[in-house]
This record gives sequence, C-alpha cells and structure tokens, in this order.
Amino acid sequence: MSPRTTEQLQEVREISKNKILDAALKLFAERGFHNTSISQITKEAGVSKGLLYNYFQKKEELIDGIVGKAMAEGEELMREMMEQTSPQAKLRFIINAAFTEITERKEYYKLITSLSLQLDHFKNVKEIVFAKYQNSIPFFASLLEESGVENAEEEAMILAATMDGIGAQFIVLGEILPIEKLKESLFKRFKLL
Amino acid sequence: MSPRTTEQLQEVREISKNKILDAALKLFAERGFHNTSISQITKEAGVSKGLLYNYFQKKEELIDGIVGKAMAEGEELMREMMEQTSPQAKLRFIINAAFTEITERKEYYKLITSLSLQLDHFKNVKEIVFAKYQNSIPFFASLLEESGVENAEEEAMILAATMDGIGAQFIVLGEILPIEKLKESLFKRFKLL
Amino acid sequence: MSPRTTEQLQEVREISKNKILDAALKLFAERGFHNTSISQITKEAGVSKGLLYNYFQKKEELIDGIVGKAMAEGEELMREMMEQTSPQAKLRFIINAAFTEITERKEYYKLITSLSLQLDHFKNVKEIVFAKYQNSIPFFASLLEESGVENAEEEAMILAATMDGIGAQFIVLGEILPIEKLKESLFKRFKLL
Amino acid sequence: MSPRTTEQLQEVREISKNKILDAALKLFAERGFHNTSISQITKEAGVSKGLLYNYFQKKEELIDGIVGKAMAEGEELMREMMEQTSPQAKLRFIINAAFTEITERKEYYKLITSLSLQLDHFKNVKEIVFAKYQNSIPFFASLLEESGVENAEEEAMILAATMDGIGAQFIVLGEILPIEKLKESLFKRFKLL
DNA sequence: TATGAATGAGCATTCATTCAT
DNA sequence: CATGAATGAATGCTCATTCAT
Repeated sequence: MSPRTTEQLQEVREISKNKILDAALKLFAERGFHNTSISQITKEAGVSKGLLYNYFQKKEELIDGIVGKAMAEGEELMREMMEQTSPQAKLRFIINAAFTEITERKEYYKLITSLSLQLDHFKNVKEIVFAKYQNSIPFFASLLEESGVENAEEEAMILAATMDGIGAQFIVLGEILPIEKLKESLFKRFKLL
Repeated sequence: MSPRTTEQLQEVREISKNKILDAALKLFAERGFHNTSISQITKEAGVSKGLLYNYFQKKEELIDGIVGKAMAEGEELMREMMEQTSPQAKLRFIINAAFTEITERKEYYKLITSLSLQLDHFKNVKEIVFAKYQNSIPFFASLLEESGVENAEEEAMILAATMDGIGAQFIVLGEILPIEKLKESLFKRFKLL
Repeated sequence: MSPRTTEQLQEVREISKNKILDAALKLFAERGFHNTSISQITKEAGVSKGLLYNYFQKKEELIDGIVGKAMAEGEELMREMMEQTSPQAKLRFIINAAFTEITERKEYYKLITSLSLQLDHFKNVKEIVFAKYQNSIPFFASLLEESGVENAEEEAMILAATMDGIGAQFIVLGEILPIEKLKESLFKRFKLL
Repeated sequence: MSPRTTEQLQEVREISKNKILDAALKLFAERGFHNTSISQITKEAGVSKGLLYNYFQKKEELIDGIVGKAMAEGEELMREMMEQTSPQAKLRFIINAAFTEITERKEYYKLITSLSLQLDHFKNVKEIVFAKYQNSIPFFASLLEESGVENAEEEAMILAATMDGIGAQFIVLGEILPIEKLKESLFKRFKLL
C-alpha cells in the first residue's frame, strides 16, 4: 500500500532480473539457447512471462545479461589473481582457474563457447569479447616477459589459443582428453613449476 | 516407354542429393543449423520440400551428409599429405592445410566447429569425431618424434589443441587475430622451418 | 493494475476451453476426426491455434474432453432414470433416451460410435468405456429380473447389443431403417408396454 | 517382344489389381484407412506408385475394390448356405458364418464396420450396402417364417441389428464379451437348436 | 504396362511476443 | 511491478498425386 522508495524498487527489480538470468543461464547451459523456451525460463525462475519481457525486450537480450555476469565473474577472478605476488604465480593462478572453469562448470563453459561462435547474432556481446581479448594478450605478455619468456607477445597469443583449444576439445571429447596431463605440459612449457 | 535403368536412377538421385546437401551446407554455414529452415534449403536447392524428405528423413540427417562430405575431404587431404617425404614436410602440409581451411573456408569451418560443440544432438557424428581424434594424435606424435621432438605424444596433443584454439579464436575475432604470425610461431616452435 | 484473481482466470479458461471443445465436437461429428484440422477447429471456435494448444496438448486430447462431456451427460441421464419408480419404467426411460440420442443427435452419436471403434488409438477413453459396459450389464440385468424376465443377464447383454446394432444401422441406413417399429418390437419383447 | 493378346493383358491387369487390393485390405484392416499411406500399400504389394494410380484414380477408390471383394465373398457364402436343406439349417449357417467372421477376421470385420460408418465419404459403396440390407431382411424373414417364427419381418430386423451390435461390441470390448454365450442365446431365441 | 523421382498443399505443433487486467 | 491468456507466423514433416521415361 505505502509507496515504495526508489531504492526499494530498484532492489526489487534487481532481484527479479537475477532470478530470470539465473534460470536462463542454467537452462541455456543445459539445453542450449535454441532448445530453451521463454516458458521454460519463466517457470524455472518462478516468474511470469510478462515480467521477463519487462526487463528483457527480446530473448536474445538475455544473452547480454548472461555474458555480463560472466564478465563480472572474470573481473572478480582478475582481482584475486592480482593478490598473487610473482608473475609466475599469477599465470599459474589464471591457468588453474581456467582449467577449473572448463572441468567443473563444463556446461556453462560450453554455453559461453557456443555463444562466442555466434557472436554475429549477439552484437552487444561482440565488442565486449573483442575488448577482453585485446586487453588480455598484452597483460599475459607482460607476465610472461617478467617470467623470462622470450617473444612474450607471440607466446601469450599461443598460450591463449592453446587454452581455448583445450577447452573446446574437452567439450567435445570429455574424459577422453587427458586434461591434467595437458595442464602439466603447459606449466612445464611456460616454466611455471 | 520403359522405366529408367537402375544406373540412370542412381545418378539422378545422386545429383538431387548433392544439390540439397550443397544448399544445406551453404545455409547452415551462413546462418547456423537452427536458424536455417527446411524451406530455405529447398528454395536454395531449387527443389521441393518433398524431395528433400525423400532423401533425408529428418533435418538432423542433413548433418550426417555434410559431415560425411567433410570427412571425405579430410581423407583426400591425408592422401595428399602422405605424398610428402619428410615428417617435417608432412607436418607443415597438415598445418598449412588447416590454416587454409580456417581462413579460406571460414564459414564452413565455423559450421563444423559449432556442430562439434553440439555433438550430443548428432550422435552419428560423435563417434566419427572421436575416432578421428584418437587416430590423429598417435600419428602426429610419430611425425613429431621422427622430427626429433621430445615428449612427442604430449606435444601432439598440445599442437592439436593449439590449432583448434586458433581456429576458434579466428571465428570469433576474425582479422584481429594475427593468424599468419601465429602460424610462424607454430612452425618455429615445432622446428618445422 | 493488479492481475486477475484466480477465480476470474479459472472462469476465463473454462469459457475458452468450452468454446474449443464445442467447435471440435461439432466438426468431428460432421466430418470425422481425421478429416478435421486444428485450423478448422480454431476458426470455428473463434480462437487462435496457440490457445488451443494451451489447453490441449495434442489433437487426440480433444477426444478426452469430448468423451468426458458425453460421460457427464450420461451420468445426468442416469440420475433422471433413477427417478422412475418401477423397473419397467426405468428400462423404458433408458431405451427411449437411447433412441432419442440416436435419432436426434445422429452426428454426435456417430462420432462416439466411430471413436469407440478406434479405441486402440484413444487409450484414455478405452478404460472408461470398458468400465461403463461392465457396470451397465449387471444393472440392466437386475432391472430385467425385477421385471420378471428369465435369464436376465443373458437378456441384458442381448438387449445392449441389439440397441447398439440399431444405432449402428441407423447411422448407415438412415431413414430406411424403420426405427420406431424396432423400438416397439423391443418394448414388446422385454414386456415393457 | 511379341505383342500380348487382349486376354493376356486382361489377366496381367487382374493380377496386379489383386495384389494391390490385397495389400490395401491388409493394411487398412491393421492400421485404418487414414493411417495407411499409398507408399505403404505399394511397398506391401511390391508394386510402384504409378501402377497403383493406373488402376485406382484416388485412394478412396481402393475402398470400392475392397468392398467389392467383401460382397463377392458374401455371395459365395450365400451359395454355400443355399445348400442347406431346412430353413433352420440355413439360419444356423448364416449366424455361424457371421460369428466366425467376427471372431476370426476381427480386423477385417472392424474395417468394414468403420467404413460403413463413413459411407458418406464412399458414395459408391453406399448403394451396394443399401441394396444388401433391403434384400437380406425379406429373405431372413422368409426363413424365420418357415421356421415358425411370428412377426417374421420385425424379428428379422431385430436379428440383423442384434448381430451387428454383437459384432460392434466385440470390436470394442474384445474377449470381455462372452460371445459364445451370446450365440447360444440367439440360437435359443430363434428356436434354432 | 510399369517405374519412382518430384511436387506442393496441408497438417500438427511450437514459441516469441503482446496486452488487458 | 506483475500476471498469464491470447496471438499467429513459422517450422518440420507427410502424403496423395503427377509425369517423364
């Protein structure tokens, strides 16, 4: 009855949006974007269709939200990484985190990978990913350089590609891929042991 | 008066099947599997819906045909590679061929990559891909070993992952990725220059 | 401002469901199940295709609804019959009601008969019909027995079969069949005059 | 090479037509008219689609052929019956034959019954069935009369209806229906033992 | 007579999206 | 802010029918 304050409203909005986004993420990861209907999402979120369309004007827009969340999590990881002291420790931290992501949140990782391949259809996401890549490479390069690796920029790109490749192969091949062995290989190769 | 001979019929069928498969490949590559309708395929192929369903019982079955074609092309490439004399030349050939595929037939490569990520939905394809991987790695390993690379099996897996990763990144990033430089890096790294 | 109450919603749903069921019944009766399309039903009901599928998950499910209605009407008839005092009056009531149904709602009766013959395809309906038969025979038998008919169970079965047969023949032959004369015969035969 | 005579051609035509009709009958009986496709029929008959359409211009026309066969079988049965000497024996023969048909060729009987209900869609068949009924009743009546049954015409109609009803119920209820007992009842009722 | 490739209208069904309440 | 009934275009797929050979 009593009119809510702007902040309260804002908070309510945020809660609803998150319920929806969580549900969408879960279902997209489990079943893919095209095999998930808005109905399923609203049911999973315990929310009406109308409400979903209050916050997201098109199904595709949910993707923006999901990628936003993924990016935020990435930021958080970066912060944790910065607490490491040596460049080697930082690299180890990143690689470990990536491998954990790949193996422990396989479905989610698969979703993000699939979405990346269809970036043409998700314009908003595209620039975020581009920026991410162009920021990361120089940073990794500097870490590698500090670690004493030559041709650091090239090596950084190779490192990034190799990790993406391992991730992609793990999605496809699953346990056939000896992923722990591959991680050790990487550590050895970049003198991180 | 008399009906066509079995060979004539066979030929007619083959032509129609190929028209359909070519159209499907083109559209799937351009727009993705889910964003391509049967109507679009038959229109592109200049053929009726009914005819498509004479040859392919479900939309998914088109994938089998396409992957079959891709595999056949792969076989052909393998044969060409075997004409190279030294192991280094063979590896160079493979890597060059892969990079050519990635850059010159980007849309097709993207399709195959997308499909791979959805292997769960394309059971028939799955085993083909698994077999392919499990045959390739030992073969690459033997070539690397003959080239004087240590830990050849591990390195073969890393090489495969790196190339897949470069491919995936190229799909996403396009010309931003300095793909020629990466190729040179690989050649250097595996002593193939 | 506020969403509709549960009761309002329930009512709206019931109205729509009935519009659809009425249209389906009419068209199925006129043209048969297989010769009636969902489009025709929704057009007749003045409703969208989507709405029909909100309430009935498959075309076959419409049959359940229709049979449900028929059964409900049957129950109502049974109640009216029970108001008759003598067993003869009860039997007369049932036979009269059946003949009225056959002649005055011929198309509907034809539909129910057709559906019965295809019970294999309408599993839900099957058990209802089975139960109906197995309950009715003993009841008719007891009425006949009270009326002084010997071999009441056998006679009840014969009576039921004869009435079904008259109904079936009326569907096929129409006015050629001297249905009033047949009714009189039945009444005479079972001493109901 | 040598041109066939008119009779030979005629014979070939008859053989093909019969193969098709047999296949159609079998499949319609097993799966129903609407659930049987022309493709299935031609496959079952070992014949091409084109040939089928040489002989039958529409799917519906197959029904004419099937009913024709059924009628021919009926004629044959009538001939056999006429070999019986007493009217009682003739009636017993007919009733026995009908019960055998119902129980031993259930699917076929079901098909004929279903078709009868849809006579509106199979115009050609309609008049045949009408004629059949109008010829049969007086004949049965005369047999009953000779057997000493009163109100023979009425009783003949009741007998016909009862048998049709038993048939219909057997289709629906199957073994639940004590069909042997019903037959005995009929024999008793019409003094045929 | 006989074949089967080819057609395309038509069907059941799905689902993103809207809007009155 | 929140609801869910309602929409209808679009989809994958079927099948009676035609016709060049």
